[in-house]
Amino acid sequence: MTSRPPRPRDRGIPEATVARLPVYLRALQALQDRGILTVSSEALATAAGVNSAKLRKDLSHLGSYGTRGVGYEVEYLVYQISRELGLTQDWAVAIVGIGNLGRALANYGGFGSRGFRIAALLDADPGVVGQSVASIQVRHIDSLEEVVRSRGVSIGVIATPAASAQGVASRFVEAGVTSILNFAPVVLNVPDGVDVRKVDLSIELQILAFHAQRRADGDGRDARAAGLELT
Amino acid sequence: MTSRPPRPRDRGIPEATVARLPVYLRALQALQDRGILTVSSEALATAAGVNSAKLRKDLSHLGSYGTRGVGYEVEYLVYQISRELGLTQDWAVAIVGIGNLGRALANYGGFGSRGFRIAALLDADPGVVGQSVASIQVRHIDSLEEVVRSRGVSIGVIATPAASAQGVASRFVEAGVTSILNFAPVVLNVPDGVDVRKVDLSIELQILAFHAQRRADGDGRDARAAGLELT
DNA sequence: ACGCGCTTGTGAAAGCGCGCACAAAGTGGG
DNA sequence: CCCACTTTGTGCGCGCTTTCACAAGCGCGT
Ligand SMILES: NC(=O)c1ccc[n+]([C@@H]2O[C@H](COP(=O)([O-])OP(=O)(O)OC[C@H]3O[C@@H](n4cnc5c(N)ncnc54)[C@H](O)[C@@H]3O)[C@@H](O)[C@H]2O)c1
Ligand SMILES: NC(=O)c1ccc[n+]([C@@H]2O[C@H](COP(=O)([O-])OP(=O)(O)OC[C@H]3O[C@@H](n4cnc5c(N)ncnc54)[C@H](O)[C@@H]3O)[C@@H](O)[C@H]2O)c1
Repeated sequence: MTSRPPRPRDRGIPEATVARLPVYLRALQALQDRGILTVSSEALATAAGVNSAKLRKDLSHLGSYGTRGVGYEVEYLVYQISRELGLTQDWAVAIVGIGNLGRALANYGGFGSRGFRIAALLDADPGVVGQSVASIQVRHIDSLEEVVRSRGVSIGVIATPAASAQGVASRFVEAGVTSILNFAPVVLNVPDGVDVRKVDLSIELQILAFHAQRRADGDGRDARAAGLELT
Repeated sequence: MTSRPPRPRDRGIPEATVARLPVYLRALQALQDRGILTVSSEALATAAGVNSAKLRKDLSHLGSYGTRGVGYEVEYLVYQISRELGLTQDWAVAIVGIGNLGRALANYGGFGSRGFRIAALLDADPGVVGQSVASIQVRHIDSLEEVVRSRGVSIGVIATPAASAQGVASRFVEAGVTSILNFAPVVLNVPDGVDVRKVDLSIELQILAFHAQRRADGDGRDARAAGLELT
C-alpha cells in the first residue's frame, strides 16, 4: 500500500531476527553477571542455542558492533540490543482478567526487570475487583479507558476466558492501545496498525503430541528414524 | 528416503503446517458447536486468521478431504486433524514447579478437553509437597522417575525458576520423557530425539515493545508509515 | 442431460531465512 | 615491521513458506 521503492532507508530488521534479540540479550546479561567483558559470536551463539553465523548476521542488522579478532563487548551489546528493542524506556502494561493466569502474571517478578511495569489490573467480577494482587488493587473493567489514559498504558495483556477476549481487545484498541498480548485461545480481529501476539499453551502441547506420535509410529515401522533409545 | 509408491500419503507434513493445525481444529470445533456441518476454505481461513490458499495447501497434506463446489465436512475434518495431531489418544502430563505459573496450569481446565491429562504435580519445596492443587496431591521431585514410569507420563512441563530448569529437564530425559514444554527463560540442553518447546512471555513483550517503538519513531519522523490514528 | 457457478487442489513464482565458507580486519608475538 | 592467528561481516546457494492463479471437479437448477 505505502510506496516501497522510494524508501531507501534500511530500517527493516527481519522479523526472525527481532524474535531472537531478546534471547541474545538474556544470554548477554548472564555473561555480564559473571563479570565477562567480551564474547565471541561462537560462545554467545552456543549460550543462545543458535548457529554462530546466524547470530553474526542478526547483530549485523543493528550495525557493526564487533571487533574482528576479538569479539563483542558485552556491555555495549547489551545497551545496543536494549535500545533497539525499546527497553531503555519503560512500558506500562495493563492485565485484564485476574484469574489463574492473570494472577500468575501479576505475581511474576521477571517483567519489571526489563522495562515492563504492571500499571493496572482489571477484571469484570465484582468479587475480584477491589482485591489486592501483587500489591496492586484490581479495578473494574469499566474503567479501562480511564486507566489506559491516566497511566499511559501502551501494552495490553488479555487473560480472560475466550468469550470475553475480543470485547476486551476492541476496548483496548479504542482506548489507543496498539500492542496486545493475548492468552485466550481465539483469533482476535483488530484494525491495521495494531500488533497482536498470541501465546497458546494448548497449541504447544498439541505440537508436542504430533511429534511424539510420529516418533512412536516411526519406531514401530521404520525403527531408526530418530536417535532415541536413551538409557 | 522411504519408498514412495507403497506409501499412499506422504508422511512429511511441513512444520509450519503442523503449527497451524491446532488453530484450524479450534475453529472447526467452534463451528461444530454452532451446528454447522460444512465449511469452505475461505470461511474457515477467515475464522483461523489465515490466507485461504494456505489453508487448502495445509489440509492437502493430510489428504483430499474436501468436496469441490461445496467445501469441507466439519466433523470429518475435526476427526482427521485430531488423528493427525495424535489427540485421539490421551497424553499424561507432569508439571514440575508448582508456584504461580504451575498452579495456574494445574487449575486450567482447557487441557483435559483435548486429550491431555494432568497425571502428576511435582515440587522441591517441602512446604508445597503434600498440598492439594486442582485435586491433585503435589509430590516431591525426587519421585519424578517413579511417577513417570507408573503414570506413563510422556510430556513434561517445566515451571520452575530458570536455575532449576536444566536439572529438571535432564531428569525428565533420563526418565524417558521425550517431549518437554519449558516456561523457564533458559535454553535447555537435551539429546537428539527429545523435543523441547519454549514459551517465554518476556520475549513476547519485548517483541511487542520493538514494534511499538518502531511505530512511534515512524510517526514522529515519517508520519504515514502505518495506518494508525484510530478514532 | 447439460451447462453454470462455486470451490477445491496444486503448479509455479516470489520471498524469506538459514548456514557454509571465505575475504577482510584486527591482535599479539617476535 | 611482519607474520600467524583469531574472529567478524557477508555473498551465495538452497530449501522452506507463502501467495497467486487457474484447471479440474462437483452440485444444482432447468
Ligand atoms: N490458566 C492457565 O494456565 C491457562 C493456560 C492456557 C490458556 N489459558 C487461557 O487464559 C485465559 C485465562 O485463563 P484462567 O485460567 O486465568 O481463567 P479464569 O477463569 O481463572 O480467569 C478469567 C478471569 O477473567 C475475568 N473476566 C471474565 N470476563 C471478563 C471481562 N469481560 N472483562 C474483564 N475480566 C473478565 C473473570 O472474572 C476471571 O477473573 C483463558 O482464555 C484460558 O483459556 C489459561
Ligand atoms: N509467573 C509467571 O507469570 C511467569 C511468566 C513468565 C515466565 N515465568 C517463568 O516460569 C517459571 C515459574 O514461575 P513462577 O512465577 O511460577 O515461579 P515460582 O517461584 O512461583 O514457582 C517456582 C516453583 O518451583 C519450585 N522449584 C524450584 N526448584 C525446583 C526443583 N529443582 N524441582 C522442582 N521444583 C522446584 C519452587 O518450589 C516453586 O514452587 C520461572 O522460570 C519464571 O521465569 C513465569
